[in-house]
Formats: sequence, structure tokens, C-alpha cells
Amino acid sequence: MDWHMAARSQLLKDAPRKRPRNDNQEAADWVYGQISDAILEQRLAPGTKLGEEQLGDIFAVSRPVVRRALMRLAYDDVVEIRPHRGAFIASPTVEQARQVFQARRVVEDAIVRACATRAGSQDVARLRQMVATEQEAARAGQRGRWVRLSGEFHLVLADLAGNQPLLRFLRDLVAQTSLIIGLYGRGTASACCQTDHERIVAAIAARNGETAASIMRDHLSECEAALHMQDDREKQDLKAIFAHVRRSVRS
Amino acid sequence: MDWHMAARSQLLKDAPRKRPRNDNQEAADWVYGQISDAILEQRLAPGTKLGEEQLGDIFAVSRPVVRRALMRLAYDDVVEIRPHRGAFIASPTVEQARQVFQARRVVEDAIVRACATRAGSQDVARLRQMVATEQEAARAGQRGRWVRLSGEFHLVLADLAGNQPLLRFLRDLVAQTSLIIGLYGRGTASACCQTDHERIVAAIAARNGETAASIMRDHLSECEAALHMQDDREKQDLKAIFAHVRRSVRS
DNA sequence: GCGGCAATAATTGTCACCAATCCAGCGCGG
DNA sequence: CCGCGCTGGATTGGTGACAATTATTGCCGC
Repeated sequence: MDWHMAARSQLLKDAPRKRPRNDNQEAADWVYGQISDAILEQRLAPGTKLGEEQLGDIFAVSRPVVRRALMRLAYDDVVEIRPHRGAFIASPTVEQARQVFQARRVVEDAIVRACATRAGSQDVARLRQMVATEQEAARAGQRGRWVRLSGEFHLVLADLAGNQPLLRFLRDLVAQTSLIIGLYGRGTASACCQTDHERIVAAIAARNGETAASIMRDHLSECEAALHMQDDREKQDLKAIFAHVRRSVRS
Repeated sequence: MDWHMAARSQLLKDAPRKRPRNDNQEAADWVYGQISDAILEQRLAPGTKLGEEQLGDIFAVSRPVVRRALMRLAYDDVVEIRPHRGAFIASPTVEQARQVFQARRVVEDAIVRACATRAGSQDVARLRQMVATEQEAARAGQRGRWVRLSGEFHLVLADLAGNQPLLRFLRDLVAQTSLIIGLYGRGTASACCQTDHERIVAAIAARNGETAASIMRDHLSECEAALHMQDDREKQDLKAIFAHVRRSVRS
């Protein structure tokens, strides 16, 4: 969990630098975006406590501003607010993770079909640019940046599809996907589907919506299959892990 | 407004004891639900101003509670908060309306397919019950109740599909659909597709997902086509409506 | 008589204090 | 010696009041 502490120091470092003055309506959105980006880049691990005063100090904003940002994040299901306990980065269960991937298959199937009919040449160029940037980050080993760019690629597709409700829905799903990858992902999960995005763009450029949708569905299923989903991750986990230790101590 | 004062006096009398129970987390959800139901039943027309203090008096809660409820509603795109102006019931444009129906076609296509494979006999009975209640409201001429029940039927389908993200997304879409019907609907729009829900349930009961999806897509398209979508609906509308009045006054 | 302008008033947005609640350490009883 | 209740500290949640901003309305100049 060294990257976790590194993320925290980054937050501390970047926060006070560029504060957009105390325009608080925008400040709340800014804090929301900062935390959201940190989640998308997996700099915030699931289960991390987000203290209000702590965040207020980090971002140099008042507590109500932090509060509003946390409420928006809670509504996106990326943070969980427990009454009188505080806000924590959500830890999606295996069932929730499967539902997120299922929803993404449904939504993105339609999105790529729409892209195949709507995308112009400059749109395809934009997509190729995205893929190139993404592969560059992957080659440079910048895992967090790659995860964020990989999600943004899907969001650009949704943007090209031209349906705002679907775009917003997919934005939430992508954020939750980042959490899921952080929870259940392994090191190899990042490099699994490098060329899929390229093939999707090619199918869109060829105006072949059916092929694009097929690749997208397989892409999401492969990403889901690449995860190590196991339900424990609770106190049962601890008991199981330390069971033999207790036995050896007793014996 | 007699009920209002009666409610208020009761609340003031029982305040520390019983009902409001300063648990405002639930109070905010309650206000949210109340306003949401009013929108679903079309008791609140698009463009209506929702003053914070006004709502606070009506529901006998403090202004921050109202504020949080309005923020949640704004996040659902059913109310529009303009800075320093106040909160208003949203008025979806024609383009937004088309996108909402498009998104619903995408999502509900998948939902009914899932229902066709997952629904058990008690689920089908529940759906038939919903359809019966809905038709009863339609026959009784209770338009608001019928609109709400009609939306709830789709939400029950989403619930049976067993995908929580899709359910929440569809909930937002249904709420916006109520606004759209209120804006662009005509009197005949309510009775257009009475039997569609019945046919969808029949297809689900027959485990025929393809047929159910087809009926659902046509159903949504018919509902969309039954609307009178026209872009004006602004202040221009008022000017056009009262133009002859002004001329007659002048002459 | 009409258009532009300024002052007022209402409403929203924000902040600072105060109460309620939950975890941690500690003493006590079994 | 271990489990349990209790109190202390800290954090969250709520309410109240203040400041900022905008729509409205009356007024003045043209």
C-alpha cells in the first residue's frame, strides 16, 4: 500500500496550489472533481476514510463544501456515507461488480453502435489520439494514468454517441469500475486488453456497428474475467487467514 | 392550506417526542420523495419555482433539509438550480426528450430480456397485478395516478431484472419522462398504449425475451411518437398566445 | 409616454457555533 | 486474567444568523 501513501502526499501537494478562490459553488465541483480523479487514477483505495475536516484542510475549503462534494460522490456510489461515522471510499461487492459490468455491456453496446453511424473523420482521429495517449501511458508504466485514460476512452465514445443521459450513467459506471479494478484487479489485468480499443476504433471507422458492439462486449467480459473476484474481503477473510496461526499458537 | 397549518401545529406539538425526530437525514429523503412523487404524478408542472423557505414551511423542515433534497433532485435532472435564482422544475428540451427515450430503449430492451429469463411465477403475478392496478386507474380517469403507476411498472421490471445500477438509471429516466409527458403530451397520449404492458408481461411469462424486447422498443417509440414535440415552449410562447389580445386592446 | 437606472427587498449561498453520536482507553467485576 | 460497562475525546450533523447577488419597482431624464 505504498502507492496509497504516495497518493495522499500528492493530494497534499497539489491541493493548495491551484485553489479557484472561495467561489464555493465551483469549489464544491472542484473538490468533487479532484476526489473523483483520485479515484479514477486509483490513488484512493477502497475503504479509505475521507474526513471532512481533513479534506477541508487539504483543499483549503470550508467543511460544507467538502460535505456537498462527498454527498455527490455518495450519490455516484463511489463513496459510502455511514451516519455519524464518516465517508469512506466504497468497496463494491462481487455482486455489485458483476452488475456494473453487465450494465456497461448493455450501455456501451448501444454506444458503439451509435458511434459507428455518427462518428465523422475528425471524431475517429480523436479516438485514435486517445488510444495513442493511452498506449503511451501503458508503455511508460504509469498505471494510474493508464486506468484513467482507459476509462476516458469509453467516455469519449459515449460523448460521440451524443446521448447525455447515457454519458452520465457511463461516467458513474466507469468510476465504479476503477474501484472494482482496484479491489479485485491483479497486476496483469492492466495489460490484458491493449488492442481492443484499437479494434473498436477500427470497426467504428469502418462504420461496422455490429462488429464494434461485438468487440466491446467481449472486451468488457474479458476485463471482468481478468479480475480475481472472491467474496471474502471481510472479517471472515481475517479469520480464515489467521486460522492456522491461532492453531499453531494453541498447539 | 388548512391541512398545512394542521400538519404544522401537530409537528410543533409533538416535536421533541414523535414524528419529525430531528433525524434530518431521513427528513431530506422524505422531502425528496414527496417532491419526486409530485413530479411523477404531474402535480408539479415544469417551470414551477421551488422556493426553499416556501418548501420549508410546507413540509415543516428547516431550509438546509430542503436544500439537500433540491440538490438531489437537481442531480437527477428533474429540477434545475440556477445560481442565485432558485430551483425550478426542469423543462426538458425536445432534444433531451429524444435522448431520454433513446436511453430508455437501450436500457429497457436489456431489462425485459433479463426479466424473461429471471422472472418466476410470483414475479409474473406481481406484474399482472401492476397492470391491473394501472388499467383501473386509467379507467377511473385518474391521470396523475396512472402516469405514476405506468412509470412504476417499468421500474418493477427493472427491479426484477436484478441490476441495481440499471434500476437507478431508469428511475431517473422515468422521472424525466413524466416531465416530458407533462410538457409535450396531449390528452390522448395517456390511452395510446394500454395493452402494451399486458403484452410485455405475456411475453415475459412465455420466456420469450426477444418478443418482449421488441414490444418494449415499439412501446417506447409509440409513446415518443404520440407526443407533440415542438421547440418553442418559452417566453415566445407567451408572446404568441397573447399577441392578438394586445392587438385587440390597441385597436 | 417610454426607456434606462438605481435603490430596495427577497431569496439564496455561506459560515460559525452547538448539540448528538460513535470509537478509544480505562477501571471494575467476575 | 479476561470480559464488560463507562466516560472522554473527536467527529459529524443541524440550526441560526450574516453576506452576496439578483429581480423588481419606482423614478428620472429624454
